Amino acid sequence: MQTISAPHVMQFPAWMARGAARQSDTRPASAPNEARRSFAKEAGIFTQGDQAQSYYRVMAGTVRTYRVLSDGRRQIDAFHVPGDIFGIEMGEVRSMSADAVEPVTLLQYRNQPLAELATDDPEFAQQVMGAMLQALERAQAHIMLLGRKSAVEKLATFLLGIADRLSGLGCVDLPMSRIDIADHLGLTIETVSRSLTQLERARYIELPAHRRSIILKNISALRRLDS
Amino acid sequence: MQTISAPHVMQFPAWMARGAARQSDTRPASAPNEARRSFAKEAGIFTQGDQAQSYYRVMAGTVRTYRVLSDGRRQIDAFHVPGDIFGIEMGEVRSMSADAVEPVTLLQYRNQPLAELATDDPEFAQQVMGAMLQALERAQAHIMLLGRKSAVEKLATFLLGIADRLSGLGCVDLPMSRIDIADHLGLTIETVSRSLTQLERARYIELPAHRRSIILKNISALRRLDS
DNA sequence: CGAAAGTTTGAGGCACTTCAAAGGGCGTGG
DNA sequence: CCACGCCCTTTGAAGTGCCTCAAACTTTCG
Repeated sequence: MQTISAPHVMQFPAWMARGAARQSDTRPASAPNEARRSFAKEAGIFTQGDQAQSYYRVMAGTVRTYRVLSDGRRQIDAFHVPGDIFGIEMGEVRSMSADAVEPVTLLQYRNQPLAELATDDPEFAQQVMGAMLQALERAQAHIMLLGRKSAVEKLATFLLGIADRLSGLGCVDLPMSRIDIADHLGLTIETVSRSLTQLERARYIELPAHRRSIILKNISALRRLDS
Repeated sequence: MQTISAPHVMQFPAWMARGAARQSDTRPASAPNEARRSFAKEAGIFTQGDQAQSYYRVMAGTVRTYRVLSDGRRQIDAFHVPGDIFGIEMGEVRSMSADAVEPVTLLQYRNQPLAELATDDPEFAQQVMGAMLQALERAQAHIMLLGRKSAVEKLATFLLGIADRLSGLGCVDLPMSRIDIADHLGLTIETVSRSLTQLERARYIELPAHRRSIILKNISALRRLDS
């Protein structure tokens, strides 16, 4: 049984606090707090360990965010497509890296105290909150995938999800390589390839020649694998 | 290459919207929006599919939140200990279940529009934001664990994390069973047990008789496994 | 057209699972 | 206080899904 002692003080991001000290706070308060930025394919957007001073909304392209262990093992926690917000951090330092899977256009937002944001632009504040909750929900679904699903089930779930977000079910043009998929699903590229072949042989999907687009032939069967 | 079409409209939780319709909104606006609730060991707090009308802060005890696949496979996404906030949902329906690992005391908060909360009690609004970000950060770390770590590494990471949160490093009194640990780490109970034995034989930990407390003997070695 | 990179396929190995049984703790009742 | 039974945990043995290593194939791009 837990002691009934005072609950730990809840941490919260320093930059959210009203009046938190920030460098380069010389911009006029009225200036739009956003900047358009573009990145080439495979370009880094930020890196584990960087100072976290802003977050982003994807306008075009696909971004991957990931962590790397000391020995090089990589885990991609999410792909971000147009409309998604990513890069909000708890601490002052990046816990993740991000880079462009394909050419990307982003809107960059400087971190800003929540109270200020809620006052200045309540609708946008809502969207930011919503983005955080959506990221959390997706992370939780991904935890289920990684912890308890087989390789084929992982692929089925992934294909349904990415198709839905990128193009609507039916056909996807995958922006990412097999390596990226493997590092997202906790598999090796060989297992990704074999599982796709397996889904193709079962007539659940079709793999056209250039290997980057995938046609979902039997969506209800894929959903069944998705449980 | 992505089309540069208008980004998807960002979803956000309906209950956050100012003026969102809510049932039973007859309570006076000034009433404290919190209620103390207690649950017995193994009691359910909410279930996948329920209406999500509130969230909780743990005062005492330990809570697990989890998803279950149609065939019964379970994945515990997190354990929540005193000070933690859990149960904030994106949609109107619970995507997770929660129950008490041991006797639990909670504070229950009704969902409330963000703008209202930010005005009424900005400090608490910060804490809620912080709780969401902390949950996200932990989920991301857990994704790395599930996707890329070996069984022994998973145990090392888990023990360091839970000890730190429950009692400070050195010694933990685990509130949860091996089954819970297995379903959290994406393993079977047998593998959990074998990995603990392995850590014990390496003199990294010690397992006293009653099997529920664990002494961390070699924290730096455990951290090395944690990468 | 040729080189390079990405993907698929094959063979063998290993980490973790599955199935099975034995070994404690703990509470109850004698 | 000890004996009994239940449940949780540990240990063992065999199986398997995914990984590793290796090579062939395909697509892309200079």
